Amino acid sequence: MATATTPRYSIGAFAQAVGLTAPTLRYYENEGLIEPHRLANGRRYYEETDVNWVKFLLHLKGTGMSISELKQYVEWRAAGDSTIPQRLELLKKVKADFLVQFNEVQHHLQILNDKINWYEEKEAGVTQDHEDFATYLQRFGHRE
Amino acid sequence: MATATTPRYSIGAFAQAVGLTAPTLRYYENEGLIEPHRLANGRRYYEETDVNWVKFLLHLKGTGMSISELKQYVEWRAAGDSTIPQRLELLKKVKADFLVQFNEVQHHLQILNDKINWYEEKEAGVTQDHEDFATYLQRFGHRE
DNA sequence: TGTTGACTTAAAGTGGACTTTAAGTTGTAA
DNA sequence: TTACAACTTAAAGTCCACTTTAAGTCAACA
Repeated sequence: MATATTPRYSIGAFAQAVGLTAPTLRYYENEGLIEPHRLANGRRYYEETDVNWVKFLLHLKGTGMSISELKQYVEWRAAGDSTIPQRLELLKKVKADFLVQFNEVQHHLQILNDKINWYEEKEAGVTQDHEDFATYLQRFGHRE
Repeated sequence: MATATTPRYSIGAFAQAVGLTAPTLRYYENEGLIEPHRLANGRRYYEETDVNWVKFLLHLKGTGMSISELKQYVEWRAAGDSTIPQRLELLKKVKADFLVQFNEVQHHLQILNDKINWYEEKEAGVTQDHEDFATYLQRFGHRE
């Protein structure tokens, strides 16, 4: 009977695979987010499941979670299924914060778009008097 | 004939009006983003148009522009209409970068949502074997 | 055998955007 | 007239998330 062996990544190869640098991986490890295996000579190695794990962490990070929040999440995960309520609560809080930011940022984009359009109209139009940006915004119902 | 006077804001009142702190306003001034007027005794004052200006800067900042990019924009603006092409180019670049980030962040949210749903199903369902997150994601066509 | 290149560690450094401190001035209200 | 809040400055400090440095170990290849 054959034993299926999962490929082992050195820290460099793993960094490539997840889109980080080796120093960043060591930093994350220090912060308690990852716990790689070690070869007999002390070198780290990572397995396929670690790729998914880090990619998932990066998604959470991308929604605004800080390193310390990620650490808290990781600790709860290591503590087992009894911490699922805490994890769920944390993720819901992260989501709520995210949605607030998301709306704000969409409004910022709106104003940016309006300003670009205003410049383009100004460039295209005659050199003479052009309504100012505030007035322009009002025409679209965009405040401030 | 009456002379219309615009109200003058002290730095504290102005900070309130734009949602920043007085030290932050001094910092922005130092960085070249704002140039308030001064009373005879050396104290800063701001006018109504400055409120709009700062709010607009905060919108740009909210789309991802750094202080130094804002400074560049402000300098071009002070230089007059001949710099409109540069300003337009900068804003378009900011918008392009923003849209890239925006798409990424939406994907991060998708994964966060999926994870929340996965936990909720797990909590609701029977205690026994529950499909893992990777498999769960596949059912929705959400990768990684 | 010796020279790469990839790894190991702990500690110090960086960048951005503020925030805080310290020491002093000014205007108003009790 | 004295207390207090709000202002002034320059400089130092903070926080976060890395990044860089320094000094050393190790495996493989010419």
